[in-house]
Amino acid sequence: MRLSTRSRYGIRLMMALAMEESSEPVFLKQIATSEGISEKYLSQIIIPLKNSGLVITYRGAHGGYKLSRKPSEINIREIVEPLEGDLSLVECVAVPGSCGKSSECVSRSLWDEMSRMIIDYLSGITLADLIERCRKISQVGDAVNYVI
Amino acid sequence: MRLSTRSRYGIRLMMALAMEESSEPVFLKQIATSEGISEKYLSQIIIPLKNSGLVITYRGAHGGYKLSRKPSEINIREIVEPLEGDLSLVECVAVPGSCGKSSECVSRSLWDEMSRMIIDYLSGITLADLIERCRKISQVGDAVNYVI
DNA sequence: TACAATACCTACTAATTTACTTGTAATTAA
DNA sequence: TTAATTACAAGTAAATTAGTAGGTATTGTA
Repeated sequence: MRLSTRSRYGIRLMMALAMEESSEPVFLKQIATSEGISEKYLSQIIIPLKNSGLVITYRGAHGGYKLSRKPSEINIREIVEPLEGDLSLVECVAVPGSCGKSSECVSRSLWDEMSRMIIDYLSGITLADLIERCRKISQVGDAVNYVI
Repeated sequence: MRLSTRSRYGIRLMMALAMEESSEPVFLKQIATSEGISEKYLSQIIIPLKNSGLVITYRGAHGGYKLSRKPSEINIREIVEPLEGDLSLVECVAVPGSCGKSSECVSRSLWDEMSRMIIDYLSGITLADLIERCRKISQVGDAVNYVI
């Protein structure tokens, strides 16, 4: 029940975009380098994020990516869900028909509650919250750069 | 981020043991048949549960399995953890050394909180709670047998 | 003691998923 | 026109999942 690297890299990617000061779009290459992640892999990961409307892309030379909204208006669920796929812990939570007994199933009620809890938790945290955490850590740790 | 069938079957297995009325041990074959799960597969699943001390086994003819404690004293985390392995969402939550930056990592704080939330949730629900849910569902649905 | 029923152990396997890599096409600023 | 960038499509090695298969050990009963 581990989170995929796609989701984790996706969050780091979005954090990197969120922490960009200038209004210019950011090259993926730049993020890939600073985060130490394969650019090609990142370019696959950013597609669902673009399709969900979280990032705006600029093609061609001097192209790049920008967030479509303010970090305070993007929550973590919005990032994780398109990357991870459906967030329910068991298929029958999302697709009741996938198991004949789902309407009367006790275990299902458990996974349903738990999936909901996870989704609510992720929905309640925004990119801005994460950046705020970064700031705090940086102050304490005396670090120059944020650590994502 | 789906739960494995091992965990799900494991819970159904433990529920079946918990709902056994007689004090005699239950054959795996019986549970396998009533739950529609391969007996061989169940026999693999029950081993970690035995090793964690949740079930007592009786070998030989008329052998079988019994819960080692009352259903009210067995929580779901205890069942899921040995079957699923470490429940943290990201390796670095359980093994900080697995990533150099873990002490200052913002994402990690997220996964740490979330893993804790999941574990706390599972710890708070016992087999007896699940049986109670079964009873309620059975009353409403007019069903003769519990549905796990 | 022999037998049948049970749990226990080890190994194998097909299918799926994961975490990428590789290659090429399309787009655009300079 | 060129170089830099995103976009798209395909392949792939390793790991994981969800089992199956087959034999061994133990024990109550006839």
